[in-house]
Amino acid sequence: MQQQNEFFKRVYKVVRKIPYGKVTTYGSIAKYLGAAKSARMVGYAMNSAHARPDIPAHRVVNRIGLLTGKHHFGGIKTMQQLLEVEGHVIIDDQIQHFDAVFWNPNA
DNA sequence: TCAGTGACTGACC
DNA sequence: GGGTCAGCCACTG
Repeated sequence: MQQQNEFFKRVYKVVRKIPYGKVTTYGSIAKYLGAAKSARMVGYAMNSAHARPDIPAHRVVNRIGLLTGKHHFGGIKTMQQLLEVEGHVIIDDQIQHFDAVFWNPNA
């Protein structure tokens, strides 16, 4: 608990940069931070990040736009609702037109 | 201290 | 073209 490594902080920093209405992936964030093979750690960082209101963790999904971490939002529908408010279409826990709303942190 | 686990991903068969 | 496997690393019991 409360390890708050530099890695975690950098993850938070990137997530906060995600524009409204856009989403990105764990792998992209990991790659941006120079740890492309540590995507799981990005997910773990999100596990701590979801408790922070200033971090839009719901905008981070896996590489195919699947809401794999929705259960960590306190409610299965919470993550989906947050995304729908931003204009996304979620069908079967997957973001539609994912490639159109994908935001690349490396760009 | 050690082994198991996880919001993932890419490579291999 | 799909299923499986290994690597990544912090946290937990």
